[in-house]
Amino acid sequence: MELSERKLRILHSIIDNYINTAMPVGSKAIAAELNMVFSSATIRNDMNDLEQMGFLEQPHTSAGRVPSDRAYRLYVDNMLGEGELSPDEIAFMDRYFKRRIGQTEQVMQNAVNVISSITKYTAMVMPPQYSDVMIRNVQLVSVGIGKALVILVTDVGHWSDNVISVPDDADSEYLFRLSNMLTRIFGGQTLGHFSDMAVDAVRKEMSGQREAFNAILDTIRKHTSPRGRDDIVLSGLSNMLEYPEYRDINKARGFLQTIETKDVLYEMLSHNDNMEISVVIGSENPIDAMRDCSVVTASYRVNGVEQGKIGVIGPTRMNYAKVIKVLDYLGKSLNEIMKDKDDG
Amino acid sequence: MELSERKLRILHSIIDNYINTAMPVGSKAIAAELNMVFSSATIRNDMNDLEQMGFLEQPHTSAGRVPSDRAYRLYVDNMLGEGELSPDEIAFMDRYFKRRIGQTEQVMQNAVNVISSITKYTAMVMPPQYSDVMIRNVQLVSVGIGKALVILVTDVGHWSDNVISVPDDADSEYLFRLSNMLTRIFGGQTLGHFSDMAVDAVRKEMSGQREAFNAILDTIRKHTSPRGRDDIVLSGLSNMLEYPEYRDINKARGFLQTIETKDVLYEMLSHNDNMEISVVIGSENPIDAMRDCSVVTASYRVNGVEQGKIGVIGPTRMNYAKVIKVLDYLGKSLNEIMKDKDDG
DNA sequence: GTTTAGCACTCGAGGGGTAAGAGTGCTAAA
DNA sequence: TTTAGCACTCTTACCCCTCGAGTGCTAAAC
Repeated sequence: MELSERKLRILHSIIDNYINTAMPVGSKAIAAELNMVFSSATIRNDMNDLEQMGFLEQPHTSAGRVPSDRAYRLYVDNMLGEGELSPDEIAFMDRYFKRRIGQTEQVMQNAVNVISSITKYTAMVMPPQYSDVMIRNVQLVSVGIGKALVILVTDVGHWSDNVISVPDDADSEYLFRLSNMLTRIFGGQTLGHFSDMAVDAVRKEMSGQREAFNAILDTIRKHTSPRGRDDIVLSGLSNMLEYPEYRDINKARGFLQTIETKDVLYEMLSHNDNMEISVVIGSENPIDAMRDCSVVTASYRVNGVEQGKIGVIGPTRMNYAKVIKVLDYLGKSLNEIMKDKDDG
Repeated sequence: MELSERKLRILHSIIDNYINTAMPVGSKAIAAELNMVFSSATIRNDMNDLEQMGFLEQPHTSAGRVPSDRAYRLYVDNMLGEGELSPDEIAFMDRYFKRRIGQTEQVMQNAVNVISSITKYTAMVMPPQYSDVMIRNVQLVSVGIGKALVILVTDVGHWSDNVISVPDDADSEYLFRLSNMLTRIFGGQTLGHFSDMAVDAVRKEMSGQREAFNAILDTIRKHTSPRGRDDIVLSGLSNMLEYPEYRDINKARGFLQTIETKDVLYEMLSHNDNMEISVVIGSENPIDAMRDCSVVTASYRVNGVEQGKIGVIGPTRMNYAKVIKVLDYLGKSLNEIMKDKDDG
């Protein structure tokens, strides 16, 4: 059996209908939508064929048809129009990033907020990982007796979130020299793969201060360690309860639980397939708990190098076209915004 | 009409029952619970009285009785036992904070997680605010040409999250001198109320660098500005869907929405009543959206000075005794943990 | 061969009726 | 003041029925 032009049109029509209404679609409705060019009986025959082919499902005998995951797959791969986001929507998204924002966290939070509020689904963001970033400068600053703050300046910003112990008599002059030494040795290396030679060189210079030495290495390594599930930022959890798919409170709870725990999200977001945009529809998802919703994720880059992910979770009958466009646009916006950011 | 000893026992019993089962409690059940010392008819008479007094409510004629908010108030104020948390529970909470943790955020996240998982309600944390904290040190560190990072060292830790513009020819020597000047002037002042004199002194020294000067002031002020709703950390959202109170999906959605938006939470958490522990029961809440749940909040202090809040949101029939004990214990734990923390 | 009209059939949603059960309030007696 | 007894109320669950939407099949029309 083959997919004739008409069958495709019918399928497309059913999917559109179902995405909008969440109600099984009957032959009459489709006939009307195709301007009665064909009778409902004809449509019925085609629908029967489409069901045989696995594109449609029937909740029960006397109900209309519902698209299968396979149908959505076909839809996403071949039927998505080239339509654009409306100027209003673009403006809405841009407005979110207008105000000057310093913190990566804040940017991430804004990103999920805008995604969830514009798509009406649940949005998630995995912040960027920085293993390919080049170290420019390492600074130690005294923050009290016997304590110094490590500041790491890189291509894409800086971090300073580790306080290390130093000898109690370490004055700012001493720290200044130590900083210069560290900068000389680590400068130009990347966070992810600084050479053993560098490590050895520093170890030699800092012999007698093993603890401080290790703490400094930890600081550097920290930002290359895989991001954990706690790093994922979410928004729009309650959106899902709007959809009849989750009218059943137990289903809703199950969904919320898996989302809130973030383990599953982490698994999905850290799976790096190097795809610009990835769409995983219902049963395609290797993770059981996600089998009755769809997940669209997009990678974003900062300065073309390191990357994080943004994503949307929604019912399988989600508005794929819109979600994909939104993620695409926002991925690019993120690149712009993060490009020259300085971070704390 | 007065609250006889027996009436109090009956009320107590009804509340306990209802907290556990969420089902209206009948006279027979109470009679059985009091070992049939009184007949169900007697209990019935008392229950009628209690209803007259506003402590009980009847969903409908032939149902049992349900405690009113007023009853919970009486219960919380006068009937909470002196029981302790079980060793298991204590161990569970302690375990959460065993691992060495650097970031305030991480501590906050752990705190909400432990609260929500041990109480089975929704937990929230408002991170500490630092307006009474003393400035010890102000440092500028170069992070690139024309850019410097402001590091603020205080009594309770340090921050470094603002990059300011400095003259392109500002070398580390120059920044070092500037740092010393800033430290000399701001050192000893508190974040919240550094004197105009200090500001004027710095302005004079930095005349010609108005931009950098303002940026530095902003950095200092930033940590005293009221924390926003985005700072609130949540956990256990899905817990609420476990309770029959939220069996109705619309109610569940409404709840989730208000919680997720955080505006309402912010309002509640930033209301500073200087109470160690505050319990707001159902209709007592000035905020409409929270009228059918109860909110318990506790203040925590760090080094006895600045403070944040932790809280639990649950159905009005929540297990107040346990929630209060958990918050009390965790407030103290937080104090311990934050005490000597160094922060990024 | 394809399309269509016609029709019988299926199944779920929704409405009404009823029986069961839980709990009450009242009365009168202890 | 307490209690036994009883009539009354109201909800819940269940069943039955009807209605309507939608189907699949058949036979006729194109």
